[in-house]
Amino acid sequence: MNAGDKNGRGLSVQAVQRMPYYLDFLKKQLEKGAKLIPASALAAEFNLSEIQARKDLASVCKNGGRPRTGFVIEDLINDIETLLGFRDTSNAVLVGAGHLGQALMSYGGFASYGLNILAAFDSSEKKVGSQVNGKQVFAADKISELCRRMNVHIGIITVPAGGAQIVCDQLVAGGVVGIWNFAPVYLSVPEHVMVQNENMAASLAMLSKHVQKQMGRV
Amino acid sequence: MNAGDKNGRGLSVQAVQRMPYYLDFLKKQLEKGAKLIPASALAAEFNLSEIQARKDLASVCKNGGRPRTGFVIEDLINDIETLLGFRDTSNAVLVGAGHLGQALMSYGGFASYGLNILAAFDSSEKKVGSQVNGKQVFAADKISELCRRMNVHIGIITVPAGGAQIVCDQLVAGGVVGIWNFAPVYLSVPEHVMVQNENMAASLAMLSKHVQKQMGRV
DNA sequence: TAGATTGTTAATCGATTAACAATC
DNA sequence: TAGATTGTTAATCGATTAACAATC
Repeated sequence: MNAGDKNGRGLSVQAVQRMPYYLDFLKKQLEKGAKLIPASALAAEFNLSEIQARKDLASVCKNGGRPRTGFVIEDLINDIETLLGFRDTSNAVLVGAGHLGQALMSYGGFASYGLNILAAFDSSEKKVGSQVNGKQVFAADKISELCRRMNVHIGIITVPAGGAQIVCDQLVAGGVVGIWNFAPVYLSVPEHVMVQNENMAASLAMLSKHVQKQMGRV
Repeated sequence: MNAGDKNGRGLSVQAVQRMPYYLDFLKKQLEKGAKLIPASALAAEFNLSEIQARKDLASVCKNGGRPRTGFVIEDLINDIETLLGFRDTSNAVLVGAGHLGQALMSYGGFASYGLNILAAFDSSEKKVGSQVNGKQVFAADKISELCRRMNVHIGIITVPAGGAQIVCDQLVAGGVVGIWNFAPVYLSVPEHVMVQNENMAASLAMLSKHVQKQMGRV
C-alpha cells in the first residue's frame, strides 16, 4: 500500500528503518567515550547478523570503515542523521487535538528527529483558540490556508477514522507532501504524497497472532 | 530486528498487515447491503494490483471465491477476523500512564481489534491509585506479580526510553509474550517473546526523506 | 607476519507480479 | 456459449545471507 523506494546508495526501506536504532546506540557509545566501533558491536546489540550490520553501515557511511578498527562513530552519526533528514528541522501541523494529538504535541522527543509541530487544528469549538504545550489550536477549516502560508510540508492526522480522508485532502491542498496517519483508515492521495501509516491494527494483529501461537504451544 | 514469520497458509507478514484495511472496507460494504465482492474492488480501493488483492483474499478465505461472482463478504470478514485474532479478546496491561499511555487507555477502538486494556502501571506516586477511563493505575513494582495473577499475555510500553528495558523485563517475568513498544528503543527479549515496535523515528525518517526529495524536485 | 575487520560479488530466500488455465 | 473472475504455476524483483578477497 506504500511501495518501496529506491534510496540513494541502494539502501533498502528496511535498512532505513533500522537506522534510528543504530543512531541511538551510536550516540550512547560516543557519550561513553568510544571513538570507533566495529559493525559486529551493532550486530550483537540488535540481534542482527554481522553481515547485515556491516552492509547497513557500509551503505550509509560516506568514508567507509577501516579494517581492524571499524567505523568512526562521529562520522556514522553524522551520516545517518543526514540520511534520515534529522539534521534540519521540518515544520509540521497536527490535525485532531484529542488525547493522542495532545500526547504527540506534548512529546519532547521529536526535536531530535527533526520534527517541529508548529500548530494544531481541531473541529471542536471548545478546543479552537486553546493552546497545548504552547502550540495554538486553530479551526479545522483553516487547514489549507495556514499550511500554505506557513510553508508546512508535513501533516499529522490524529482524528477519528471517519474524518481522516477529508483532513488529508485539505492538507494536500495546502501543499503537504508527507502525511503521518494515526487514523485507522487507508488514505487515498496523489502520487507525490507519501502516507506513513502508524498502523495500530496491524501491530495488534501481529501480536495477537503471536500470542495465540505461544499459548497454543503450552 | 523482528524476523518474519511463516503463517499458516503462506501468508506473508505484509499480507497480514494489509488485512485490517480489507476488514474495515469489507465491513462497510456489508453495511451498504453488498453480499459479494470481487478481488478487483479491493484492489481499486487500496491502489493494489488485482493479482495481489486476489492472492491475499485467496490465502485467507477458507471457502475460496467463485468465478464470476467473487467472494462472500461475510465469510471474508469472518476468516480475516479469525486469522488476525480479533474475534476473541486478549487482556493487556499498559505501563507508563503519561500523555500517550492515557491516550491509549482512553481510546475506544481497540475493542474491535480484540484488545482490552485491563489496568495500567506507573512509577509516579501521584498517578498510582488513580483511574484513567475507569482503569486502575497500579505501582510499577507490582508488574510481574499482577500480570501473572491476571493471566495477561500482552504488555504495552509507553514509558520514556530510559525505563523501557526494565519494564519489558518485568512484563516478561510476569508471563507476557507479546509487547507493544512505543518507547524509542530496541528491546532485548527472549526468543518466545515478540516485540512490536511502534517505531515513530522510522516513520519520521521515511517522511522526511520523502519531503526532502519532493522539495528538491520543485 | 598474522589476524581482525571491511568490502564485494554471488547465492539464497521471500514477496510480488505475470501468464495462463479452470470454472461458473 | 462467451465473458468475468478465480486459482495455480512460473518469472521477476528485492532483501538478506554467504563466501571470499582486500586491507590495515
